Amino acid sequence: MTDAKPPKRSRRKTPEKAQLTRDDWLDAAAGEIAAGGFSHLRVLTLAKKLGVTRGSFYWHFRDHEDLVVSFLDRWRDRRLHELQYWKPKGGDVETELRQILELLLTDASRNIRRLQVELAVRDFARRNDYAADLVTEVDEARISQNCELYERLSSNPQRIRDLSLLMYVATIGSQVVLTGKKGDAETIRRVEDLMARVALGQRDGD
Amino acid sequence: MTDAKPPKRSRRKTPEKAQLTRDDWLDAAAGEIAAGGFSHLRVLTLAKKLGVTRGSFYWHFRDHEDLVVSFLDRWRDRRLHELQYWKPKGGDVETELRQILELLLTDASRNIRRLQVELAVRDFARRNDYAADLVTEVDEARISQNCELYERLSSNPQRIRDLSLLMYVATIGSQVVLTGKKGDAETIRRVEDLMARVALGQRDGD
DNA sequence: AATTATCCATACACTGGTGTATTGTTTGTC
DNA sequence: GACAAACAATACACCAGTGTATGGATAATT
Repeated sequence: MTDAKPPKRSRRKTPEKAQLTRDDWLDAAAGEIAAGGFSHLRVLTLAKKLGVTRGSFYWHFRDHEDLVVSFLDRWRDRRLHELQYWKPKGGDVETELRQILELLLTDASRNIRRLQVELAVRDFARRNDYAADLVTEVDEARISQNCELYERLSSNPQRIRDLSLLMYVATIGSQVVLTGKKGDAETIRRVEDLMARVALGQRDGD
Repeated sequence: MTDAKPPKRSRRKTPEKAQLTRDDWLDAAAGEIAAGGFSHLRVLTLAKKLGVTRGSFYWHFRDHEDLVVSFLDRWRDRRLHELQYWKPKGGDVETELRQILELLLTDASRNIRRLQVELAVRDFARRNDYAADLVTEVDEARISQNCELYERLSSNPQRIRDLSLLMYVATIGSQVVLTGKKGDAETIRRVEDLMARVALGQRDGD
Protein backbone atom coordinates (compact mmCIF):
# COMPACT_ATOMS: atom_id res chain seq x y z
CA MET A 1 0.00 0.00 0.00
CA THR A 2 2.09 2.87 1.25
CA ASP A 3 5.67 2.82 2.37
CA ALA A 4 6.62 4.48 5.60
CA LYS A 5 10.21 4.99 6.49
CA PRO A 6 10.80 6.23 10.00
CA PRO A 7 14.50 6.48 10.76
CA LYS A 8 16.27 3.30 11.75
CA ARG A 9 16.00 2.21 15.34
CA SER A 10 18.87 3.11 17.59
CA ARG A 11 20.58 0.49 19.64
CA ARG A 12 19.90 1.39 23.25
CA LYS A 13 22.27 0.22 25.95
CA THR A 14 20.16 0.88 29.00
CA PRO A 15 16.60 -0.28 28.40
CA GLU A 16 15.74 1.00 31.85
CA LYS A 17 13.09 3.46 30.86
CA ALA A 18 11.82 1.35 28.04
CA GLN A 19 11.73 3.41 24.89
CA LEU A 20 9.15 2.02 22.58
CA THR A 21 9.94 0.27 19.36
CA ARG A 22 7.85 -0.33 16.30
CA ASP A 23 7.36 -3.90 17.40
CA ASP A 24 6.08 -2.79 20.78
CA TRP A 25 3.30 -0.95 19.03
CA LEU A 26 2.58 -3.94 16.85
CA ASP A 27 2.37 -6.17 19.89
CA ALA A 28 -0.06 -3.81 21.53
CA ALA A 29 -2.02 -3.70 18.31
CA ALA A 30 -2.24 -7.47 18.39
CA GLY A 31 -4.01 -7.24 21.72
CA GLU A 32 -6.52 -4.76 20.44
CA ILE A 33 -7.10 -6.69 17.24
CA ALA A 34 -7.59 -9.93 19.12
CA ALA A 35 -10.15 -8.28 21.33
CA GLY A 36 -12.05 -6.13 18.90
CA GLY A 37 -10.87 -6.79 15.38
CA PHE A 38 -9.21 -4.39 12.99
CA SER A 39 -12.11 -2.01 12.99
CA HIS A 40 -11.59 -1.28 16.65
CA LEU A 41 -7.93 -0.54 16.33
CA ARG A 42 -7.38 2.97 17.67
CA VAL A 43 -4.03 4.63 18.02
CA LEU A 44 -5.35 6.60 20.96
CA THR A 45 -6.25 3.43 22.82
CA LEU A 46 -2.93 1.89 21.95
CA ALA A 47 -1.05 4.88 23.24
CA LYS A 48 -2.97 4.84 26.49
CA LYS A 49 -2.23 1.17 26.86
CA LEU A 50 1.46 1.78 26.34
CA GLY A 51 1.50 4.72 28.70
CA VAL A 52 2.47 7.30 26.12
CA THR A 53 0.72 9.80 23.89
CA ARG A 54 0.02 9.63 20.19
CA GLY A 55 3.14 11.66 19.56
CA SER A 56 5.14 8.50 19.89
CA PHE A 57 2.95 6.61 17.46
CA TYR A 58 3.39 9.11 14.70
CA TRP A 59 7.06 8.88 15.17
CA HIS A 60 7.13 5.14 14.56
CA PHE A 61 4.35 4.97 12.01
CA ARG A 62 3.32 7.15 9.16
CA ASP A 63 -0.35 6.82 9.91
CA HIS A 64 -3.02 4.38 10.94
CA GLU A 65 -2.86 2.51 7.67
CA ASP A 66 0.86 2.02 8.07
CA LEU A 67 0.19 0.29 11.34
CA VAL A 68 -2.36 -2.03 9.80
CA VAL A 69 -0.19 -2.96 6.85
CA SER A 70 2.85 -3.51 9.03
CA PHE A 71 0.84 -5.70 11.31
CA LEU A 72 -0.46 -7.78 8.44
CA ASP A 73 2.99 -8.18 6.97
CA ARG A 74 4.42 -9.33 10.25
CA TRP A 75 1.52 -11.72 10.67
CA ARG A 76 2.08 -13.27 7.25
CA ASP A 77 5.80 -13.61 7.80
CA ARG A 78 5.35 -15.30 11.11
CA ARG A 79 2.68 -17.68 9.88
CA LEU A 80 4.82 -18.73 6.95
CA HIS A 81 7.91 -19.01 9.08
CA GLU A 82 6.36 -21.14 11.77
CA LEU A 83 5.48 -23.76 9.19
CA GLN A 84 9.11 -24.79 9.23
CA TYR A 85 8.82 -25.92 12.79
CA TRP A 86 5.68 -27.83 12.13
CA LYS A 87 7.34 -30.56 10.21
CA PRO A 88 6.93 -33.41 12.68
CA LYS A 89 10.02 -35.44 13.40
CA GLY A 90 7.79 -38.25 12.43
CA GLY A 91 8.39 -41.90 12.25
CA ASP A 92 5.02 -43.57 11.94
CA VAL A 93 2.51 -41.84 9.67
CA GLU A 94 -0.27 -42.06 12.20
CA THR A 95 1.71 -40.45 14.99
CA GLU A 96 2.83 -37.73 12.63
CA LEU A 97 -0.72 -37.08 11.64
CA ARG A 98 -1.89 -36.96 15.20
CA GLN A 99 0.95 -34.65 16.12
CA ILE A 100 -0.07 -32.23 13.41
CA LEU A 101 -3.72 -32.32 14.36
CA GLU A 102 -2.92 -31.80 17.99
CA LEU A 103 -0.86 -28.81 17.02
CA LEU A 104 -3.64 -27.39 14.89
CA LEU A 105 -6.52 -28.01 17.27
CA THR A 106 -5.85 -28.75 20.90
CA ASP A 107 -2.68 -26.69 20.99
CA ALA A 108 -4.18 -23.80 19.07
CA SER A 109 -7.19 -23.70 21.34
CA ARG A 110 -4.92 -22.89 24.24
CA ASN A 111 -3.35 -20.03 22.37
CA ILE A 112 -6.53 -18.06 22.36
CA ARG A 113 -5.03 -14.74 21.46
CA ARG A 114 -3.21 -16.07 18.43
CA LEU A 115 -6.45 -17.65 17.36
CA GLN A 116 -8.43 -14.48 17.83
CA VAL A 117 -5.91 -12.59 15.76
CA GLU A 118 -6.15 -15.13 12.98
CA LEU A 119 -9.92 -14.90 12.93
CA ALA A 120 -9.72 -11.13 12.97
CA VAL A 121 -7.36 -11.17 10.03
CA ARG A 122 -9.66 -13.50 8.14
CA ASP A 123 -12.57 -11.21 8.82
CA PHE A 124 -10.64 -8.15 7.79
CA ALA A 125 -9.65 -9.94 4.60
CA ARG A 126 -13.28 -9.95 3.53
CA ARG A 127 -13.17 -6.23 2.98
CA ASN A 128 -9.49 -5.58 2.38
CA ASP A 129 -7.75 -6.90 -0.68
CA TYR A 130 -4.28 -6.71 0.75
CA ALA A 131 -5.25 -8.80 3.75
CA ALA A 132 -7.14 -11.18 1.50
CA ASP A 133 -4.00 -11.87 -0.51
CA LEU A 134 -1.97 -12.60 2.60
CA VAL A 135 -4.62 -14.94 3.95
CA THR A 136 -4.77 -16.80 0.67
CA GLU A 137 -1.01 -17.08 0.69
CA VAL A 138 -0.96 -18.49 4.20
CA ASP A 139 -3.83 -20.85 3.50
CA GLU A 140 -2.17 -22.28 0.45
CA ALA A 141 1.15 -22.67 2.20
CA ARG A 142 -0.46 -24.59 5.01
CA ILE A 143 -2.54 -26.77 2.77
CA SER A 144 0.34 -27.67 0.52
CA GLN A 145 2.58 -28.36 3.47
CA ASN A 146 0.04 -30.78 4.81
CA CYS A 147 -0.11 -32.39 1.42
CA GLU A 148 3.37 -33.70 2.06
CA LEU A 149 1.95 -35.61 4.95
CA TYR A 150 -1.08 -36.94 3.17
CA GLU A 151 1.09 -38.14 0.33
CA ARG A 152 2.06 -40.90 2.68
CA LEU A 153 -1.55 -41.87 3.08
CA SER A 154 -2.56 -42.01 -0.54
CA SER A 155 -1.07 -42.13 -3.99
CA ASN A 156 -3.95 -40.43 -5.74
CA PRO A 157 -2.89 -36.78 -6.21
CA GLN A 158 -6.45 -35.55 -6.35
CA ARG A 159 -7.36 -37.32 -3.17
CA ILE A 160 -4.26 -35.98 -1.47
CA ARG A 161 -5.20 -32.40 -2.13
CA ASP A 162 -8.84 -33.01 -1.28
CA LEU A 163 -7.94 -34.64 1.98
CA SER A 164 -5.58 -31.86 2.92
CA LEU A 165 -8.21 -29.28 2.05
CA LEU A 166 -10.91 -31.08 3.99
CA MET A 167 -8.72 -31.35 7.04
CA TYR A 168 -7.85 -27.69 6.76
CA VAL A 169 -11.38 -26.39 6.49
CA ALA A 170 -12.39 -28.62 9.38
CA THR A 171 -9.59 -27.11 11.41
CA ILE A 172 -10.56 -23.54 10.63
CA GLY A 173 -14.21 -24.37 11.19
CA SER A 174 -13.45 -25.81 14.60
CA GLN A 175 -11.66 -22.66 15.53
CA VAL A 176 -14.49 -20.48 14.32
CA VAL A 177 -17.24 -22.48 15.94
CA LEU A 178 -15.58 -23.58 19.13
CA THR A 179 -13.26 -20.75 20.08
CA GLY A 180 -14.07 -19.34 23.46
CA LYS A 181 -17.03 -21.61 24.01
CA LYS A 182 -17.30 -23.32 27.35
CA GLY A 183 -16.52 -27.00 27.40
CA ASP A 184 -14.65 -26.77 24.16
CA ALA A 185 -11.54 -28.57 25.37
CA GLU A 186 -13.06 -32.02 25.37
CA THR A 187 -15.07 -31.36 22.25
CA ILE A 188 -12.02 -30.25 20.36
CA ARG A 189 -10.20 -33.34 21.52
CA ARG A 190 -12.92 -35.52 20.05
CA VAL A 191 -13.06 -33.65 16.76
CA GLU A 192 -9.32 -34.06 16.56
CA ASP A 193 -9.59 -37.78 17.03
CA LEU A 194 -12.35 -38.07 14.49
CA MET A 195 -10.36 -36.17 11.93
CA ALA A 196 -7.41 -38.44 12.43
CA ARG A 197 -9.56 -41.48 11.84
CA VAL A 198 -11.06 -39.98 8.74
CA ALA A 199 -7.66 -39.21 7.32
CA LEU A 200 -6.42 -42.67 8.12
CA GLY A 201 -9.46 -44.15 6.50
CA GLN A 202 -10.40 -46.04 9.60
CA ARG A 203 -13.95 -47.15 10.01
CA ASP A 204 -14.68 -46.22 13.60
CA GLY A 205 -16.54 -48.13 16.27
CA ASP A 206 -20.19 -47.99 15.45
CA MET B 1 -30.66 -5.24 25.64
CA THR B 2 -32.89 -2.25 25.26
CA ASP B 3 -36.50 -2.23 24.17
CA ALA B 4 -37.59 0.25 21.60
CA LYS B 5 -41.24 0.74 20.87
CA PRO B 6 -42.00 2.92 17.93
CA PRO B 7 -45.75 3.14 17.29
CA LYS B 8 -47.25 0.31 15.33
CA ARG B 9 -46.97 0.41 11.59
CA SER B 10 -49.96 1.68 9.71
CA ARG B 11 -51.37 -0.31 6.85
CA ARG B 12 -50.92 1.84 3.79
CA LYS B 13 -53.21 1.41 0.83
CA THR B 14 -51.18 3.14 -1.84
CA PRO B 15 -47.58 2.08 -1.62
CA GLU B 16 -46.84 4.39 -4.49
CA LYS B 17 -44.34 6.59 -2.73
CA ALA B 18 -42.87 3.76 -0.74
CA GLN B 19 -42.87 4.69 2.89
CA LEU B 20 -40.17 2.81 4.65
CA THR B 21 -40.77 0.10 7.19
CA ARG B 22 -38.59 -1.22 9.93
CA ASP B 23 -37.85 -4.22 7.77
CA ASP B 24 -36.69 -2.06 4.91
CA TRP B 25 -34.06 -0.62 7.16
CA LEU B 26 -33.06 -4.06 8.33
CA ASP B 27 -32.71 -5.22 4.74
CA ALA B 28 -30.51 -2.29 3.94
CA ALA B 29 -28.52 -3.03 7.06
CA ALA B 30 -28.01 -6.55 5.82
CA GLY B 31 -26.32 -5.19 2.74
CA GLU B 32 -23.99 -3.03 4.75
CA ILE B 33 -23.21 -5.78 7.21
CA ALA B 34 -22.50 -8.24 4.44
CA ALA B 35 -20.10 -5.82 2.87
CA GLY B 36 -18.35 -4.35 5.87
CA GLY B 37 -19.40 -6.15 9.01
CA PHE B 38 -21.22 -4.74 12.00
CA SER B 39 -18.52 -2.25 12.77
CA HIS B 40 -19.12 -0.48 9.49
CA LEU B 41 -22.84 -0.18 9.98
CA ARG B 42 -23.66 3.54 9.75
CA VAL B 43 -27.14 4.95 9.91
CA LEU B 44 -26.04 7.83 7.72
CA THR B 45 -24.92 5.46 4.98
CA LEU B 46 -28.10 3.46 5.32
CA ALA B 47 -30.24 6.54 4.99
CA LYS B 48 -28.38 7.66 1.89
CA LYS B 49 -28.82 4.22 0.40
CA LEU B 50 -32.54 4.36 1.07
CA GLY B 51 -32.86 7.87 -0.27
CA VAL B 52 -34.00 9.44 2.99
CA THR B 53 -32.40 11.25 5.88
CA ARG B 54 -31.61 10.02 9.35
CA GLY B 55 -34.87 11.50 10.56
CA SER B 56 -36.61 8.44 9.24
CA PHE B 57 -34.24 6.09 10.98
CA TYR B 58 -34.81 7.59 14.38
CA TRP B 59 -38.51 7.21 13.84
CA HIS B 60 -38.26 3.49 13.27
CA PHE B 61 -35.43 2.77 15.67
CA ARG B 62 -34.56 4.06 19.04
CA ASP B 63 -30.87 4.25 18.27
CA HIS B 64 -28.03 2.46 16.58
CA GLU B 65 -28.00 -0.33 19.10
CA ASP B 66 -31.70 -0.95 18.54
CA LEU B 67 -30.93 -1.55 14.89
CA VAL B 68 -28.19 -4.02 15.68
CA VAL B 69 -30.23 -5.96 18.19
CA SER B 70 -33.25 -6.05 15.91
CA PHE B 71 -31.11 -7.27 13.09
CA LEU B 72 -29.62 -10.02 15.20
CA ASP B 73 -33.02 -11.11 16.44
CA ARG B 74 -34.39 -11.32 12.94
CA TRP B 75 -31.33 -13.22 11.85
CA ARG B 76 -31.73 -15.76 14.62
CA ASP B 77 -35.43 -16.20 13.95
CA ARG B 78 -34.88 -16.77 10.27
CA ARG B 79 -32.03 -19.19 10.75
CA LEU B 80 -34.05 -21.24 13.21
CA HIS B 81 -37.15 -21.10 11.07
CA GLU B 82 -35.47 -22.19 7.87
CA LEU B 83 -34.36 -25.38 9.54
CA GLN B 84 -37.92 -26.62 9.15
CA TYR B 85 -37.58 -26.58 5.42
CA TRP B 86 -34.29 -28.34 5.49
CA LYS B 87 -35.69 -31.64 6.50
CA PRO B 88 -35.13 -33.56 3.26
CA LYS B 89 -38.08 -35.49 1.95
CA GLY B 90 -35.65 -38.31 2.10
CA GLY B 91 -35.95 -41.85 1.09
CA ASP B 92 -32.48 -43.31 0.92
CA VAL B 93 -30.06 -42.16 3.63
CA GLU B 94 -27.31 -41.41 1.19
CA THR B 95 -29.43 -39.16 -1.02
CA GLU B 96 -30.73 -37.40 2.05
CA LEU B 97 -27.22 -36.79 3.24
CA ARG B 98 -26.11 -35.52 -0.12
CA GLN B 99 -29.11 -33.25 -0.32
CA ILE B 100 -28.23 -31.69 3.00
CA LEU B 101 -24.62 -31.23 2.11
CA GLU B 102 -25.49 -29.70 -1.22
CA LEU B 103 -27.76 -27.29 0.60
CA LEU B 104 -25.08 -26.38 3.09
CA LEU B 105 -22.20 -26.05 0.67
CA THR B 106 -22.87 -25.70 -3.02
CA ASP B 107 -26.16 -23.94 -2.51
CA ALA B 108 -24.84 -21.67 0.20
CA SER B 109 -21.89 -20.66 -1.90
CA ARG B 110 -24.26 -19.19 -4.45
CA ASN B 111 -26.01 -17.15 -1.79
CA ILE B 112 -22.96 -15.05 -1.16
CA ARG B 113 -24.70 -12.29 0.70
CA ARG B 114 -26.39 -14.60 3.16
CA LEU B 115 -23.02 -16.19 3.74
CA GLN B 116 -21.29 -12.88 4.29
CA VAL B 117 -23.90 -11.92 6.81
CA GLU B 118 -23.45 -15.15 8.68
CA LEU B 119 -19.71 -14.66 8.83
CA ALA B 120 -20.19 -11.08 9.96
CA VAL B 121 -22.51 -12.20 12.73
CA ARG B 122 -20.02 -14.81 13.83
CA ASP B 123 -17.30 -12.21 13.92
CA PHE B 124 -19.43 -9.76 15.80
CA ALA B 125 -20.25 -12.50 18.28
CA ARG B 126 -16.61 -12.55 19.34
CA ARG B 127 -17.02 -9.19 21.02
CA ASN B 128 -20.73 -9.06 21.74
CA ASP B 129 -22.33 -11.38 24.25
CA TYR B 130 -25.81 -11.03 22.88
CA ALA B 131 -24.73 -12.04 19.40
CA ALA B 132 -22.63 -14.83 20.85
CA ASP B 133 -25.68 -16.33 22.51
CA LEU B 134 -27.68 -16.23 19.31
CA VAL B 135 -24.89 -17.85 17.34
CA THR B 136 -24.56 -20.60 19.88
CA GLU B 137 -28.29 -21.13 19.75
CA VAL B 138 -28.27 -21.42 15.97
CA ASP B 139 -25.22 -23.65 15.95
CA GLU B 140 -26.74 -26.06 18.40
CA ALA B 141 -30.04 -26.14 16.58
CA ARG B 142 -28.32 -26.99 13.34
CA ILE B 143 -26.06 -29.58 14.83
CA SER B 144 -28.83 -31.35 16.68
CA GLN B 145 -31.05 -31.26 13.63
CA ASN B 146 -28.35 -32.96 11.66
CA CYS B 147 -28.06 -35.50 14.40
CA GLU B 148 -31.44 -36.79 13.34
CA LEU B 149 -29.92 -37.61 10.03
CA TYR B 150 -26.78 -39.21 11.36
CA GLU B 151 -28.82 -41.36 13.67
CA ARG B 152 -29.61 -43.31 10.60
CA LEU B 153 -25.94 -43.88 9.96
CA SER B 154 -24.89 -45.02 13.37
CA SER B 155 -26.31 -46.29 16.62
CA ASN B 156 -23.54 -44.99 18.82
CA PRO B 157 -24.86 -41.73 20.37
CA GLN B 158 -21.40 -40.32 20.90
CA ARG B 159 -20.39 -41.00 17.34
CA ILE B 160 -23.62 -39.45 16.10
CA ARG B 161 -22.91 -36.16 17.82
CA ASP B 162 -19.26 -36.21 16.88
CA LEU B 163 -20.07 -36.85 13.27
CA SER B 164 -22.65 -34.11 13.20
CA LEU B 165 -20.21 -31.72 14.82
CA LEU B 166 -17.42 -32.64 12.46
CA MET B 167 -19.63 -32.15 9.45
CA TYR B 168 -20.75 -28.83 10.81
CA VAL B 169 -17.33 -27.39 11.49
CA ALA B 170 -16.18 -28.56 8.08
CA THR B 171 -19.12 -26.72 6.58
CA ILE B 172 -18.40 -23.49 8.39
CA GLY B 173 -14.71 -23.84 7.66
CA SER B 174 -15.39 -24.23 3.96
CA GLN B 175 -17.42 -21.08 4.01
CA VAL B 176 -14.75 -19.17 5.86
CA VAL B 177 -11.87 -20.36 3.74
CA LEU B 178 -13.48 -20.57 0.34
CA THR B 179 -16.02 -17.77 0.26
CA GLY B 180 -15.37 -15.35 -2.53
CA LYS B 181 -12.24 -17.12 -3.71
CA LYS B 182 -11.87 -17.73 -7.39
CA GLY B 183 -12.37 -21.27 -8.56
CA ASP B 184 -14.21 -22.18 -5.43
CA ALA B 185 -17.21 -23.74 -7.15
CA GLU B 186 -15.45 -26.92 -8.18
CA THR B 187 -13.45 -27.07 -4.98
CA ILE B 188 -16.56 -26.83 -2.86
CA ARG B 189 -18.15 -29.53 -4.94
CA ARG B 190 -15.27 -31.84 -4.16
CA VAL B 191 -15.25 -31.07 -0.47
CA GLU B 192 -18.94 -31.79 -0.45
CA ASP B 193 -18.39 -35.17 -2.02
CA LEU B 194 -15.57 -36.01 0.36
CA MET B 195 -17.69 -35.13 3.35
CA ALA B 196 -20.47 -37.35 2.15
CA ARG B 197 -18.09 -40.27 1.82
CA VAL B 198 -16.67 -39.66 5.25
CA ALA B 199 -20.10 -39.61 6.79
CA LEU B 200 -21.08 -42.75 4.97
CA GLY B 201 -17.90 -44.41 6.11
CA GLN B 202 -16.87 -45.21 2.58
CA ARG B 203 -13.24 -45.87 1.90
CA ASP B 204 -12.60 -43.88 -1.24
CA GLY B 205 -10.62 -44.71 -4.32
CA ASP B 206 -6.98 -44.47 -3.48
C1' DA C 1 -63.05 19.60 6.93
C1' DA C 2 -60.57 19.20 10.89
C1' DT C 3 -57.72 16.47 13.56
C1' DT C 4 -54.54 13.13 14.67
C1' DA C 5 -51.03 9.75 13.75
C1' DT C 6 -47.37 8.53 10.90
C1' DC C 7 -43.31 9.44 8.63
C1' DC C 8 -39.41 12.30 7.06
C1' DA C 9 -36.35 16.75 6.75
C1' DT C 10 -33.52 20.20 8.81
C1' DA C 11 -30.51 22.11 12.00
C1' DC C 12 -27.80 21.80 15.94
C1' DA C 13 -24.92 20.07 19.82
C1' DC C 14 -21.65 16.80 21.04
C1' DT C 15 -18.23 13.05 21.00
C1' DG C 16 -14.38 10.35 19.55
C1' DG C 17 -11.15 9.81 16.61
C1' DT C 18 -7.23 11.16 13.05
C1' DG C 19 -3.32 13.76 11.55
C1' DT C 20 0.04 17.74 11.95
C1' DA C 21 2.99 21.14 13.82
C1' DT C 22 5.67 22.44 17.28
C1' DT C 23 8.09 22.10 21.23
C1' DG C 24 10.36 19.49 24.93
C1' DT C 25 13.40 15.75 26.82
C1' DT C 26 16.41 12.31 26.72
C1' DT C 27 20.43 9.59 24.75
C1' DG C 28 24.51 8.87 22.08
C1' DT C 29 28.68 10.76 19.78
C1' DC C 30 32.49 13.74 18.74
C1' DG D 1 30.35 19.74 27.17
C1' DA D 2 28.27 20.74 22.55
C1' DC D 3 25.43 18.92 19.10
C1' DA D 4 22.47 16.07 16.78
C1' DA D 5 19.39 12.32 16.57
C1' DA D 6 15.71 9.60 18.62
C1' DC D 7 11.65 9.70 20.97
C1' DA D 8 7.58 11.74 23.31
C1' DA D 9 4.18 15.57 24.95
C1' DT D 10 1.07 19.25 23.89
C1' DA D 11 -2.06 21.77 21.35
C1' DC D 12 -4.54 22.43 17.43
C1' DA D 13 -7.54 21.88 13.22
C1' DC D 14 -10.58 18.86 11.31
C1' DC D 15 -14.00 15.31 10.19
C1' DA D 16 -17.34 11.52 10.51
C1' DG D 17 -20.79 9.97 12.98
C1' DT D 18 -24.52 9.89 16.67
C1' DG D 19 -28.53 11.60 18.91
C1' DT D 20 -32.13 15.21 19.71
C1' DA D 21 -35.42 18.75 18.95
C1' DT D 22 -38.52 20.63 16.14
C1' DG D 23 -40.96 21.53 12.30
C1' DG D 24 -43.24 19.98 7.79
C1' DA D 25 -45.69 16.86 4.91
C1' DT D 26 -48.82 13.16 3.99
C1' DA D 27 -52.16 9.72 5.01
C1' DA D 28 -56.02 7.84 8.07
C1' DT D 29 -59.99 8.73 10.96
C1' DT D 30 -63.88 11.12 12.69
